[in-house]
Amino acid sequence: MIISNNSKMYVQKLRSSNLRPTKQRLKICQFLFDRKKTFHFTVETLNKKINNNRTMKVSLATIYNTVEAFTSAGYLKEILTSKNKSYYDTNIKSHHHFYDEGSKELTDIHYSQIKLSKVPVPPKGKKIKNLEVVIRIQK
Amino acid sequence: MIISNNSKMYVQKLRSSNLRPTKQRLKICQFLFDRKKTFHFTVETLNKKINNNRTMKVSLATIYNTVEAFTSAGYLKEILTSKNKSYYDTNIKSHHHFYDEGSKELTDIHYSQIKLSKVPVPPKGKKIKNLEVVIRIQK
DNA sequence: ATGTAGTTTATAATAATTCTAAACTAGAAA
DNA sequence: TTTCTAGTTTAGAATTATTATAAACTACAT
Ligand SMILES: [Mn+2]
Ligand SMILES: [Mn+2]
Ligand SMILES: [Zn+2]
Ligand SMILES: [Zn+2]
Repeated sequence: MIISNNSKMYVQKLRSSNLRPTKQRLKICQFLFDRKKTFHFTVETLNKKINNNRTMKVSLATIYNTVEAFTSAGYLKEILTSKNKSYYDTNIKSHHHFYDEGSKELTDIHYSQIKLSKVPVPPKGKKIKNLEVVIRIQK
Repeated sequence: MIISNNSKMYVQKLRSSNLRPTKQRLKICQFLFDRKKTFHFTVETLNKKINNNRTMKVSLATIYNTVEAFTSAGYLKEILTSKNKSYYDTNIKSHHHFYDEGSKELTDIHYSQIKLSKVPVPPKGKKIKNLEVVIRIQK
């Protein structure tokens, strides 16, 4: 397997999560993380982007497996928006979102842009896992 | 069709939304709204409850159709929680929720129990459709 | 170099939901 | 009251997203 220069960091990263640096995972890493800005995607869009060229094909099953593995490893975050499809975010910092019901697209809201000045105590024995707000917008 | 006394209000209600008061819709109305407390449900749980007795059977397709019609008419509210299943709420007032990832159950949080002291302006041409918070909890 | 656990893959299975089209019915109009 | 029709119900098929299966492949420890 050929490992290009900028792949070395992904090899490290994957190994540190007990994930073998396969060529499929490295390709997906490069697509997801070799960029200046974070972004949101679905498995469907990721699959298209990864497989639009005629080079190495990655199966849909592997796209699902990899997204799941990267989410578990903390490289990605899942954003719950619609009932029908999972959205993922390469921005793993805690932050909020606008979800446009027309275009079905997510936009980041910086964590500091929403201030929750009063938050209820969770039921006994339960703790808050996530307190990120999704604001639904439309025309 | 036999219309019991307390069904008359549902007949009115349905007619006012241009929905014919069929026996299926009235049965579902009674199940959903003839009670002191509001509650949360999925199509799956509603279907079981409506069809557990040996009286009139309502098809699953009609359960789906009716839940959709009632949501459009404003009798029910859809709560987005998990990626796999839709949740509905007979409490149509604006309020927030805890969503327990273990038991997969929703609990109401009164609107006043969360204070959003800072909220971002939506993108140009878009308006906020819904600003209800779902707080994910777990053990 | 070899062995093996981890990974990829095509494909099948599942689960929730939506679609289809035929049979049925509420209620307006005759 | 009967007739007519648009609205509704229904069983079953189709669709969509996702997960499971199991055989082939491969990274990498020994
Ligand atoms: Mn679905
Ligand atoms: Mn699904
Ligand atoms: Zn984001
Ligand atoms: Zn509620």
